[in-house]
Amino acid sequence: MPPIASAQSQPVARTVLPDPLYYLANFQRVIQRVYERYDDLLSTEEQDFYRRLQLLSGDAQALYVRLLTRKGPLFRTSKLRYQEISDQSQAVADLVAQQLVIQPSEINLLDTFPLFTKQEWLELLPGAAAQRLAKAALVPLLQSLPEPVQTIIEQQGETLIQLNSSEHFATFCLLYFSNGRQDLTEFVLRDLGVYRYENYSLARATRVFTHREQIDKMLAYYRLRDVLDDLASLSREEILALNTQLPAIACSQQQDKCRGNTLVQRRIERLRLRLARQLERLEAWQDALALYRQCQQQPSCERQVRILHRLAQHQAALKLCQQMFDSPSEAEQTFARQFHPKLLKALGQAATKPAPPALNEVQLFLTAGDSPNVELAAAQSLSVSGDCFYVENTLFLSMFCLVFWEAIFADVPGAFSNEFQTGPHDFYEEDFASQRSQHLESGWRKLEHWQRAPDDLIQVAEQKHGIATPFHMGFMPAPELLKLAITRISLRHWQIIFERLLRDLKENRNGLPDLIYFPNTGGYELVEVKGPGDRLQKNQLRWLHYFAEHQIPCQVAYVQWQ
DNA sequence: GCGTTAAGAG
DNA sequence: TTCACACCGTCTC
DNA sequence: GACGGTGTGTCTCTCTTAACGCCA
Ligand SMILES: [Mn+2]
Ligand SMILES: [Mn+2]
Repeated sequence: MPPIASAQSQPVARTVLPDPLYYLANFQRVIQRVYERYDDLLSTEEQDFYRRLQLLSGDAQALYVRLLTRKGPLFRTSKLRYQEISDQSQAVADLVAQQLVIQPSEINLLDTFPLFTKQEWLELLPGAAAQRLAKAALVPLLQSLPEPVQTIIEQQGETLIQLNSSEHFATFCLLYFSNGRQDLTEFVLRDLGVYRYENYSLARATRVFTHREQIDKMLAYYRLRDVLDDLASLSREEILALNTQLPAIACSQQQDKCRGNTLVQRRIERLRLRLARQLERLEAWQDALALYRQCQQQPSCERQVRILHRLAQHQAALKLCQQMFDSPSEAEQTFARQFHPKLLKALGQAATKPAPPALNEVQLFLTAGDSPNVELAAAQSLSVSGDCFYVENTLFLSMFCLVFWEAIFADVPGAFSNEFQTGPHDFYEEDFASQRSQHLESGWRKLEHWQRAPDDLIQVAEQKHGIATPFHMGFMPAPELLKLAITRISLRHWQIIFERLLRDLKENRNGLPDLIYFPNTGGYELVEVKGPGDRLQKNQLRWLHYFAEHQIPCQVAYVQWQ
């Protein structure tokens, strides 16, 4: 059960923000910016929401923001006490006048129950018997009383208020951040220095959503996503009903290739993919197929092929599988090649499984208990003859960001719309590179330069350390590692790796080997460690095959404990 | 009392 | 809201 | 053994406090 916040406790010493009304300033910034930028796309309710906010006193606005950032929607006014709000009663009255807060007349016991402590509820239940029960077990006892909520409110001398119109603020946040994930805490964490964002240009910032329809679909998406939290408990009929609630894919406006449209479309498709996957679990194959056919994104095709195979519709499966040979996605191509023989065999045709390229595989015998995990144990054993680092994706992704920093944060139209972005909106789009060819060129030259002047790389890494990138929240590899990497890995190898990353940042940003090993004898080697029972994953295989194809030194080390 | 969990806040 | 691993059951050789 | 599917821990900002349930 949610605990009740204490209003009496005094704030403890902590990092201090200069303005005690910092949260109000942040709130106003969001509201104002969205009101200006999305003026013509706001509904009349949202416009009115803005207007009502403007009519509030400072105290009332501040209190409203406090309520927005606390768990509600019901509050005990006695639990709201803020130093910077001088007249709380007046603030509440102002909010009530603008309908931003409601004084509820009739309140459900179940909604009120969490607001009061077990002790407080027990005052309504005479006798020692109830004392021993768990708090939740008091509910049926309280329900048998005439007016439990009214009684406890009077007994505690309490006033309850209910936050209203908070959904409009959620919409404003969606428009400010262009997603439903970030909120006012972004401002605080940035001001505290927890998050640091690159100081990219917002001079040409534009809005992401261009039609009201996109906004409504985004809002519908977030509502439905919450419903899908307990997807596993839904029946086939319920899932199909949810599917019909998904907004139509195509915007009735022309199907622009603008960001807003693609964003909405992909979000909704991801929900449909989840629904289809659940239909598979329920063995509703035809329904699942029907939903998958409406989806462009992965793994739609793969799932369809698998279902058709399971339904013994091998011709249809084969046809779709062969189409996947030409997929722009390497992952889809690989799946198609591997699944193809199975289908041919099912159709009675001769099938030859493509021999996978040979990998450099070795056994590594380690004594158990040295280290908490296999990767570190393997790294430790390799360290006797060189330097070894447990890097996984971090080394190459961080280096990618450092090398192409100017490209990533370049002032490309439509790339940035607010100050809390880890990267441009089109980072994972196909034309990310072509939109920034000049900047990428200078990145390649910078890489060459850093090979001759590693200290320059280390200096830039230090400078960018802590700044959020599309891949992670700002961690850069240690200088020793950077220096070894930039000097031991040849320019050609860097190019080969970065070219693959640039081909498909989303698909190739993972699966890089666990370790990088720099032997004392020179050179380097990438090492994927596999403990007993672990196997190479598909994304790891794709990288390893690519490395093998381009003579990039790598091996798979199978650890056996001794 | 003690450990767990969650709210709240900067 | 990501990524990599651990584990389990089934199919195949 | 290969392979698919699923669960899990890890990310998560960090710190303080209160409520709750369990145990002695
Ligand atoms: Mn790993
Ligand atoms: Mn590994």
